[in-house]
Amino acid sequence: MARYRVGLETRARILAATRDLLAEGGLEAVTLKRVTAAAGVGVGSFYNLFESKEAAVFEVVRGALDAVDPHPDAAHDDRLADLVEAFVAFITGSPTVARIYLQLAGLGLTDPAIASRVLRSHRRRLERFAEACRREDPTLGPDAARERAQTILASLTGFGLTSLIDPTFDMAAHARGLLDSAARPV
Amino acid sequence: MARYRVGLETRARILAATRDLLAEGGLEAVTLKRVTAAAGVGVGSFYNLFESKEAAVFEVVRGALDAVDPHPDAAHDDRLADLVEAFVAFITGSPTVARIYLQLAGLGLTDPAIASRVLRSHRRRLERFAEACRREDPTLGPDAARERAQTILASLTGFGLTSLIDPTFDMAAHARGLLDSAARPV
DNA sequence: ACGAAAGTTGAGCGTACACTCAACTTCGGG
DNA sequence: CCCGAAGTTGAGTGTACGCTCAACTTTCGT
Repeated sequence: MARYRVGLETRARILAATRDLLAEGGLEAVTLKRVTAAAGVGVGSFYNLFESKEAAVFEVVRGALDAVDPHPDAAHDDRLADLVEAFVAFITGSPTVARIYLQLAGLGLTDPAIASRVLRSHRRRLERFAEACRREDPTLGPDAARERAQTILASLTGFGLTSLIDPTFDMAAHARGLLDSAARPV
Repeated sequence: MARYRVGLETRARILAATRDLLAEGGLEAVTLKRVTAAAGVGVGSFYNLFESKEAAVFEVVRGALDAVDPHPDAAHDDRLADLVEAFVAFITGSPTVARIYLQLAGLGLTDPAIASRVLRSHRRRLERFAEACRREDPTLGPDAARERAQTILASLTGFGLTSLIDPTFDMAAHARGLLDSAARPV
């Protein structure tokens, strides 16, 4: 299915509508009626292109989770500062997608299906941060690097959540402070 | 209403059932049918004691938000380490309530009614951390103390979220590291 | 320009939800 | 022990949801 050009365009419009609704009002706001209305499409068309409502939501979610990592296909040779900067840019630059991402992390606390996706994406990112830490400081053992990466990533996540909740929170500044304190040897 | 002893007990049972369901499956799992069944009560009794489903949920939520702060009535003279320890104990000791709290923070990203409650509670806690920071290091100005408190609190929040998502994350250890790095002068 | 595959449509289905209500039972002060 | 207030009950109401389907139109390789 979905091999004609029109079909692909409809699919894209539906996904865009789903993403917008998700960002604006969370999972609760994503209803078939709203999605299809926003996409300018009949309900039947939705089910011609997606297995279920959940399928469309998950596709958007997958995009949101991947969006945190810049150039996921490129060779892993980013510096730690680049990864942190990318995370900050993700939160402050596209709060719409960031909101989806963090809300999912929250929902993952009670929904195992969501939890496993969030955890997998988290682990992948953690590995990448750990590699960057070792590149930064080659004397670090694998475990020590992983610990440091965990600290940085968990703090960043907290910074992101805080900055989306509290408008007075300056995420970029706090992220800089995080890097400074990571640079200082313990 | 609710002046006889029985009424108060029923109320307590309903709130307990709501709290359990919230912790187990999030907001989505809280339905009138489940709550009343778990409380061993008819639907009508629920509406004799609560304005709406939302009212009961909010009452539980209020409890969850308050639970993060130890002795909120006591004079504010805790040390920073105590506050951090209390936060860690909250997350690791009662993950049930902690899950509600962090999920709410996530939901607050799209629901203004929830957001304002979460933000108010966050601000109150922030103030308390800032006071403790000044007590720790009296040379700190009010703004500097607030900055430091924000860093610590945001990191702690991230640690909490991470530890509830990733079972391998050792929150207590990372919180200790956080205090150490805060102790070192910048 | 034909026709089969792809795409579109919305009325309607079953279900689950939050909430109401009128009849009933229990409580406890006087 | 009486009686009004407090508390209980669950069948029933309206609504919104996700999803189906059969009739229809568009696309595009041949």
